Amino acid sequence: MFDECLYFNATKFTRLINFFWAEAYRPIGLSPSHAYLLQFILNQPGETLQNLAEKMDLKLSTVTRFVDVLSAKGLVERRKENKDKRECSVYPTIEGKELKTDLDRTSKILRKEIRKILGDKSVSDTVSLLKKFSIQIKIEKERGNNA
Amino acid sequence: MFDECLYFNATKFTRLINFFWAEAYRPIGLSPSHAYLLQFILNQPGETLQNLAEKMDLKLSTVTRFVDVLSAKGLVERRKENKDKRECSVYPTIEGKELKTDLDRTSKILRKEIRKILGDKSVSDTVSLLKKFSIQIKIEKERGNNA
DNA sequence: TATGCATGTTTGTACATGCAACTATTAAAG
DNA sequence: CTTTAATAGTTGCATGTACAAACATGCATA
Repeated sequence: MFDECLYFNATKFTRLINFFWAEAYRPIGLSPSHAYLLQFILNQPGETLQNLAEKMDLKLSTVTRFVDVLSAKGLVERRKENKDKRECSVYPTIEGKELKTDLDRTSKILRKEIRKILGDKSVSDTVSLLKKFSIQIKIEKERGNNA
Repeated sequence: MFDECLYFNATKFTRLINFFWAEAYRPIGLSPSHAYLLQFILNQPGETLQNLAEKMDLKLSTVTRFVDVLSAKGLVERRKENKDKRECSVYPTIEGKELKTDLDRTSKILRKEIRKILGDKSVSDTVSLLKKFSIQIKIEKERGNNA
């Protein structure tokens, strides 16, 4: 009934793929979203929450919660090291850094596996379409806000 | 950094599109998921929760909550009308039926609008890829369960 | 320098969704 | 016919994510 519906099919697919990703990250003890954020922080230590939110395309409040979680697990820490004392930069701890190899390996395996299951070209095509869509929708959203 | 990642781009896109859909359904007073379920029930009254879950690709527990919400708003009702007294069938109430026109109109507008923004062919292509993916992932999931 | 505006972060609250444990009922096997 | 296993649904708890309001700090201007 909603066979042709982009919304229906996108949400459904996202739920399914999330299941896969969650399974892969379970041994590390992180949910996919948390794992991604940690991986980002490992690669670019010292970003402010604001920047993390932008780069990961999440809301600031969401990033706050995620950093809370990672921080509670002792994997990252906030530092108020800038002149502007409102900002805080986020750094991985030693424990966090120890997960880097596992995280990298897991994401590489997932990438390879999903492409094996779904087909290399299909995945690439879908990714570029989704990226294009995201940009276009954001533009449209801006337009809506200014109208 | 996660530029080529299917998971990252799919979740991001889903968040964005959800925003759009939510806005469109707000005047009706329903979230997109609830609206979709109601629309389904309007088109196929009398399905059991189990069937609703299958057809909408949601978990039974999720459908239970959604029906709770719709039912609290007086839009649908559960009936224990089958010989198997565990089952209940879900029917729209008169108030629910009154929303049909609005729901149909909104979904038609959304479909048209999103295709105007993103391009007709891109949307169709993406939908068929996503559908194919969902099927393949479900097969893979089955295989995982039996292993 | 005091006052008000802008900006970075946190927090309260809400919704979508799932899993696992529970209840109620039916079906199957002894 | 009783015990056991399967099935339909519900519910407690958890996670992901957002919005809006609160809070804290810095900046600009009177």
